[in-house]
Amino acid sequence: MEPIAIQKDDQIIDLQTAQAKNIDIESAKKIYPENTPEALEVIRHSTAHLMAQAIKELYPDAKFFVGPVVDEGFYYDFRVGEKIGEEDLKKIEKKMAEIAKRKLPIERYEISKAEAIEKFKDDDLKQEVLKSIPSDTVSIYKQGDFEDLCRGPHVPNTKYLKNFKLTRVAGAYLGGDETREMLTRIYGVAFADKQALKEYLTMLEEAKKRDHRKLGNELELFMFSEEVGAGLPIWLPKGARLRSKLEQLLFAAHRKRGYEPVRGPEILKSELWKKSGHYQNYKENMYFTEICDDESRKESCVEYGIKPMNCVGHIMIYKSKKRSYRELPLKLFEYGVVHRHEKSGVLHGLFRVREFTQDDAHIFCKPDQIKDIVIEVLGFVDEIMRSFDFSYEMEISTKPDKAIGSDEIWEIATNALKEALDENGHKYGIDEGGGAFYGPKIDIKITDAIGRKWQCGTIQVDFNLPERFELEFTDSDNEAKRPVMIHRAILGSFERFIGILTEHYAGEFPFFIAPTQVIFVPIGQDHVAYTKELAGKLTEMGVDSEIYDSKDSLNKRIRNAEKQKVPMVAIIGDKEVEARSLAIRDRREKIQYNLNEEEFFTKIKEKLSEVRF
RNA sequence: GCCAACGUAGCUCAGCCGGCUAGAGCACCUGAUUCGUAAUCAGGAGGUCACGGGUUCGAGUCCCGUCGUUGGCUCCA
Repeated sequence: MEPIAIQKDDQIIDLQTAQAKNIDIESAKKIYPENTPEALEVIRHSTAHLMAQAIKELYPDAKFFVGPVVDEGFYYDFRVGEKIGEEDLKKIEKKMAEIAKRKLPIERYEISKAEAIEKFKDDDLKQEVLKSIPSDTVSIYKQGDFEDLCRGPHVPNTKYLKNFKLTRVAGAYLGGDETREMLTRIYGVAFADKQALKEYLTMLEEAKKRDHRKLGNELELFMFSEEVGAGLPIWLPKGARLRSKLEQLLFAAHRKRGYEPVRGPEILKSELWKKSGHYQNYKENMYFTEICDDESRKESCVEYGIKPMNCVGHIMIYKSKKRSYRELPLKLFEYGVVHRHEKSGVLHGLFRVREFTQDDAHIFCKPDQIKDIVIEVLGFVDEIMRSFDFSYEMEISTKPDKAIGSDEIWEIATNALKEALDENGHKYGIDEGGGAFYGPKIDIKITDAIGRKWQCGTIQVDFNLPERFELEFTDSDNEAKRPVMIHRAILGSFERFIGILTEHYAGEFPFFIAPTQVIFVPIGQDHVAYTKELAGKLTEMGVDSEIYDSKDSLNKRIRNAEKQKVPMVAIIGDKEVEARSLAIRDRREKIQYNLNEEEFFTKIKEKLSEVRF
């Protein structure tokens, strides 16, 4: 096998560059066309160029912007006169395969930036790319009569580019800037061999099967309605059962940790949103309504904002009486229903909606308590994530452009978060400028079944709102002092979290939250009475069960029960009624066994106690 | 919001290049069957083809607008 590139000091250098710069290939670490991260980077980058070449041959007027490698594949942004749809991908793929077969050598040469500006003077997109390059010389890669401005690295010949697939067409703003023109973007994947490509495509198919929108429909968990409006989920009985179990477990977990349940109103006067800063900073995402005492008098009208966050209500609760340092930290929590006017294009099943319920809490504390509180919350998060077998990572977000509060205040808050993470030995990333407008935050990102990352939990330090609302407590020295506020959510929202849970478990929820935990299938009518007796006992234990006693055949009913992906199906016939026992099909353990009544209820209790947050 | 695609029965989907009364499977209803571990048989009912407008002798099919959905971009729990 011939190498396609070499690696030196963690840098991938292609053979063309190595030759030009007289780097000794023999003594270097070689990269072969295999499915290693380094080789895939080279292959994918070159496949992006191959795609650009194919597009250029099919659409001669096409102009190209950038074509980088991303997770799993690559994309290229370009502009053409005509519309490109999914249909056209096949055509482009075919052309790519044809070009690859020409076995074109991929050559590299360097020119000065000034020469490049002259060379591409008729190409405004290339000028755009050149603007962002700081160095004086640029490299050009050439294959056949196609050439492109590129840093590399690339494979030496198009013959290495055989195992690719174009996956989707999309629009993308030039440079990611919403105010600029929208280019066409085509995404593709590429691998070193056929097998890896096939495995990847199979994985995508598998992922589709566990899509929470599909499963939500099949398992009757939730629905959306065009008549109701986009992004407004409707919870069906089974989804509501699941959600309610989650709510109850989490409620107890909060009480155990000293949180006080509270409840704020859904709409608050706009004046208050002006005081909090939401009116100035978050208005485009808020819904408003006007309430008039007397329709004929405009001055009797008051504008109200539907809450997009719960903090203001909790602040009012804090302010309801004079607070002592002895009360701090004061932890208020609420399953807060919030409304946010998200742009129509971003809505996505339960993952992104316009009305959702946060497991929200605000902790009012003294500045010197921040670190301990954050450490405690991190522990809470970890227990919940482990209960659901989730992996997650954390990221600190710092001051954004649009923010209230001084740099100094931001620095104090940001450092407190970092210290808490450091002290607990947590690894974390940093998202510069990614904070909320009122303070820095730690985001907890769950990795879902398909490897996508979702922001769920969040811990945000806030020095600003206490300032704006003039919050105080009387300290031990009898001085009035300002508390710090910590916003935090662990699931983030029930909607998103349940969407992620559904995909994570592919609809096979663990017993303690499954919408239906047991389905009874009586073989004949004579066995129904006994199943009703058992189901009644389960209801008393807080366990949801259903009895499949329709006129359908036994096989049909067992099939339907299994399709519901419930943890346990219990078949009841003459033998079971007589012995007061159950024949269990355990979907989670994938076995069948018989239990007597006592053993059954013991098993149920065991399964229920598998989780405690 | 922007780019692209899509919207036919409760669900999954056929319906050609515009041409007779818009089809299937599942689900639902009725009848027969009463069954030991993943689909019993027969019959029936269900659609203003998302909504509104236009082109045409004629529109599910072509065009425009609106709503919604999907994949991205920007944004975000």
